Amino acid sequence: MKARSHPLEDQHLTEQLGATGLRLTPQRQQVYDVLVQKRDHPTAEEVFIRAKRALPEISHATVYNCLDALVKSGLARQVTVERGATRFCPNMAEHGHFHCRACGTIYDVELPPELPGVKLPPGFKMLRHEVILHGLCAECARKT
Amino acid sequence: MKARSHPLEDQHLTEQLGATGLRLTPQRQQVYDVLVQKRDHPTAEEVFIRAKRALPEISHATVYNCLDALVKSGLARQVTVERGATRFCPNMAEHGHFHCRACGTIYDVELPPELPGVKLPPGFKMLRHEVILHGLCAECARKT
DNA sequence: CCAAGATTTAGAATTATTCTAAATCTTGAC
DNA sequence: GTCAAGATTTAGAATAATTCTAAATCTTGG
Repeated sequence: MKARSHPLEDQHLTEQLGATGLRLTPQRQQVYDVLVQKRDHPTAEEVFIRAKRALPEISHATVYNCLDALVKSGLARQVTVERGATRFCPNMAEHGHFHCRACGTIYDVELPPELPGVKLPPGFKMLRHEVILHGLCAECARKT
Repeated sequence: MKARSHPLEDQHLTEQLGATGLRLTPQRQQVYDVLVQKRDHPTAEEVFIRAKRALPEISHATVYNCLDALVKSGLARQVTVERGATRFCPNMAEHGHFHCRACGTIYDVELPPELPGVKLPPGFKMLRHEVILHGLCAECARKT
């Protein structure tokens, strides 16, 4: 596994992290790369395993720290579709997640541009929203 | 804490559980009561503590089993707004959850009747959906 | 009453995450 | 460049959340 180098992406990472008061480190870069290279919503543990291929010294705690740093900086999202390990997603565009209850796979799904008028109690400030769909993917639906 | 008795509710529980091949037991009834008595989206641990007031012998594993039984039978919903313990909600009406990132409180919020046209890949079957809003509740927004 | 199966229980085991303290790296002041 | 301050990483311990296990208990139909 070769270390990668994408100047434009690095600049983006540096900027986003910097805006949160954080630096771009090899570990954070690698963790981000892992997310981007295979967008299958891995758990922290899976990110750890994949990141180790390029950075064998990386530790568990660092992966958690890096993932938190990426989330805080708006470079990745946490996805919690069910009980169990949190998953991570580098797709920051507006989208929802479809969770197949049979095989467990999580798919990004397109959402209509606006979450239609949700009535919040007065004074409440919404910062972001998350839409999770549960069901069966095509393959698992066929098997039923 | 007195054991409660609501014949109509019991019938509902018996029917819903029965349809899933499960029985209504004192433990399941009590766990359900805990959810209904204080609809603050407690964790399994909190349910355990509250259920113990009426059933001091109840065990951890039983609370998890009961909660799973209720969820499977359509009597309660799991709510996972963030990393950490799953929460439970006996409100089966269509609604979303607002999570205050400052105080952690989860509020039920009204949703428009229809989740507007989500485009799923062909063959995918949606069974349910979950909308989670993150932000600041009125009180925490004021303090900022 | 009895056997089969469902349910509960205590506690062990596992999984997921966070914490801790020491080592290493990076940066800005000089 | 050198140095101190602060940020980051590390291994491993600790904690939190959940699941598993095997034995005991309950429930039901025959």
